[in-house]
Amino acid sequence: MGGDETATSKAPRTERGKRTLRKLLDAAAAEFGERGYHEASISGITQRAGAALGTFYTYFDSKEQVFRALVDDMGHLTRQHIAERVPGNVDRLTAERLGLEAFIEFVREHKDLYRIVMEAQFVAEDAYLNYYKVFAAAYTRNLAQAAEKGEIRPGHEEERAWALIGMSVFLGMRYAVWSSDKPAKEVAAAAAELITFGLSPLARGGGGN
Amino acid sequence: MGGDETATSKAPRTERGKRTLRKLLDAAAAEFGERGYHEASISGITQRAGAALGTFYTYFDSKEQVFRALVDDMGHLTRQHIAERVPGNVDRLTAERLGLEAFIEFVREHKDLYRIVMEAQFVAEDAYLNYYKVFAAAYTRNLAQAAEKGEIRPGHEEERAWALIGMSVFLGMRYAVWSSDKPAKEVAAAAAELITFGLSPLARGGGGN
DNA sequence: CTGTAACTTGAATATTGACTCAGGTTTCGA
DNA sequence: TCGAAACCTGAGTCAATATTCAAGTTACAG
Repeated sequence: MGGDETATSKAPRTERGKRTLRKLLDAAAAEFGERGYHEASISGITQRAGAALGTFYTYFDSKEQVFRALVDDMGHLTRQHIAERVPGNVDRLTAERLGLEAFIEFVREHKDLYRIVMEAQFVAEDAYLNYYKVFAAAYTRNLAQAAEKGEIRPGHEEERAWALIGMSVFLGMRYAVWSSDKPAKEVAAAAAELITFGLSPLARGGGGN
Repeated sequence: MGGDETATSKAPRTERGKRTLRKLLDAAAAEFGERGYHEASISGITQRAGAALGTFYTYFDSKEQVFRALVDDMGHLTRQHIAERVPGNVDRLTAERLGLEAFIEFVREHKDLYRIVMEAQFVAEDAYLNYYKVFAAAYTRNLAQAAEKGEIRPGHEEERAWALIGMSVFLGMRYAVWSSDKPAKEVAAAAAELITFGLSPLARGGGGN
């Protein structure tokens, strides 16, 4: 559970090596993102990176291993990006809105990597599971804390966490991966309103009957 | 948009042929469901079906074609199952709860096929897109109608539709595909409560401040 | 019964692409 | 400057498997 690099005896030892590794990682992200895991080829990756085929195996043990590395990377990047955009001291409902907004923007800027995360479900299921379990656990905790403070109604934290993650993921897929037609702010606002008040006509100053 | 079989000159013409086709479809669902598209092999399918390798190509043009056939099939089955469990005359919020409940149950009974739908995103993106677009369109329409009747607050129907689908999908994944620990009813109830009232502590008779 | 269309069979073909390896080239500390 | 460690190269190996096909077998209309 630490933060090791995926342990290999393959870490680069010189500047040149570091540069090459980085080129390969970027190339792999592009190749996997564009063509999907199985269509992607190692030779495609090395061509993009401007390296020879064999060089790949200087830094990675297998095709699957790079893929996993990219999934883990994406987890860190996502959490980091969201954390940066969501101040620690706002209430939960505001945090939800800002978080979703940040998430959609992030996906838009990293479509390739995001596609990789989604495909991980079928290529490296445990990495995928882990990716979302970490999110779900954090989410569940945040909801429970917010409930204690009276910022939200308590109960069903786990189910809510998964439901909210599902919302984010699908809104991300629809409004970031497939099309960026609507501003992230707008989509996030609509979702936040749903999350906050639900669909009930009685909510808010809601009228009669 | 009709209900054609996936047009082939390959439809069976005798009873024996029909039986074989069915065996192959069932075997394909199992093989793809268990091993995923790329790990699955035609010979695996024909072995499960108790048929010779070449027989497969009597009924299908390619591996991808069976896969697509299964995705389409799943769309029909899902909609049908949900429609059966959700009476036409209940209000929207009740329909949401019953629909989600039916969906989770359905996924539990068809894990294989459901996995196939999810994987379609990477194998047959257009089939996948179509699967969800049909859902989203129907959903958007239902929400708009409910809004007109005053059953829910109006606005943002499309975003809401995708958000709600995302909820269902992730709850299905977590509580049906990955584990069936909690009863579908319970999960559906928790989600329905979220959808209806949101997280706001002010909703319902909800207390002060 | 009989002929033929429908169906079945599984060995053979063809392609693809992950991974290896033996032989260079570059880097960098001493 | 020198040499060993690090790094790079890309042709070749090898296994996997989607798809084809020519030779049977079965169903069934007439």
